[in-house]
Amino acid sequence: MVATAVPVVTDGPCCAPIAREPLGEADAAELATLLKAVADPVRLRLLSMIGSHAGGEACVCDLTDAFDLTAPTISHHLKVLRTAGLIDGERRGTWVYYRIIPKQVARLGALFTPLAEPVSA
Amino acid sequence: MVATAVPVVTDGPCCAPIAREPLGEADAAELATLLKAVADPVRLRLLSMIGSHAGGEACVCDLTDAFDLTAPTISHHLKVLRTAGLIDGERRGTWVYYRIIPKQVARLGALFTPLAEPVSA
DNA sequence: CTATCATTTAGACGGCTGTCGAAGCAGTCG
DNA sequence: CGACTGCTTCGACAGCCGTCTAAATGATAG
Repeated sequence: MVATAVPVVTDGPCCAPIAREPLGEADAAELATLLKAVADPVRLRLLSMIGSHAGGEACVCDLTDAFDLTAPTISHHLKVLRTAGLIDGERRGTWVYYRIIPKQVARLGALFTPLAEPVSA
Repeated sequence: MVATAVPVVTDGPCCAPIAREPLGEADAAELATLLKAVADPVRLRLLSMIGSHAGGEACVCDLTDAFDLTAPTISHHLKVLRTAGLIDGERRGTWVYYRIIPKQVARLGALFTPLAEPVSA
C-alpha cells in the first residue's frame, strides 16, 4: 500500500483514483504488469472459475477440462496468474488446487472504481 | 450484454463479481479486449493524465511532451484507448483535446471490486 | 520397482504489439 | 497562395505472447 497523502474528497461521483492525479512512471509499469496478467480471455475465465468454485479452490483437472486447450497451455496461464500474485496453488496428493488471493484482486478494482459511493468502512 | 439469468446471491462480503459465477466465453473475450487497452504503462499514464487534468480534458501536445516517445507512438496509444471506448477526442482549432468516458472506466472497476459494501443504488 | 496418472517445464513457431521514420491531412499565419 | 505547425496514417521491423508437442517431475497403485 502506497498511501499517497492526498486527501480523498468524496464530493460525489468524481473520478477513479487513476484520474485524481497523474500516475508515476514506476507505478504505471507495475500496474500494467498486473493488468497484463488478467488481460486475456482464458486467464479471466480461470480466475473466475477458481473464485466462484465451491470451497474457494479449484483443481487443475477441472479447469483443464473446461477449455479446448492442452494441459500445458492451462498450466502456463495459471503460472502467469500465480506470478502476478493473483492466485496461489497447493499440491494435495495427486492433484493441485488453486485459490484466489483477494487482496491483489481488490487492488485492480480500486484502480478504476469511481468512488461514487462513500466508503462506509 | 449477455445477461446470464443466474440469481446473484449477495450474501455478504463475498467476492468480486468475477468470482461469483464463472465468466462466459464471450464475456471473457470482450472484457479481455477492454483490459488489454489499459494493460500498458504508457496508456495507463495517458489515461491518468487525461483524467486528472484540469477541466477534464488534455491536449495531445501536453501528453506527447511527457514521454520519451515520438508523436506517432502517442497517437497510436490514444487510438487504442479511443477504440476501446475509454476516451474521446475532439479537435478545436489547431489542437486536439481528449476526454475520459467515465462509464467505460467504471466498468473495469466493477469487475474486480470486492462488493464488501452493500450496493446502495 | 514399474506402471500410470496429474502437472509442470522446455523448446519451437506463428501472430500480435509497441516502436520508429516517412508521408499525409487539417488548420493557422504571413 | 504558400509555408509552417499539430496530429494522424502508413509501412516496416524487433520483441513479446499464446499455443503446441515432447519430455521431465511428482505421487499413487499394483
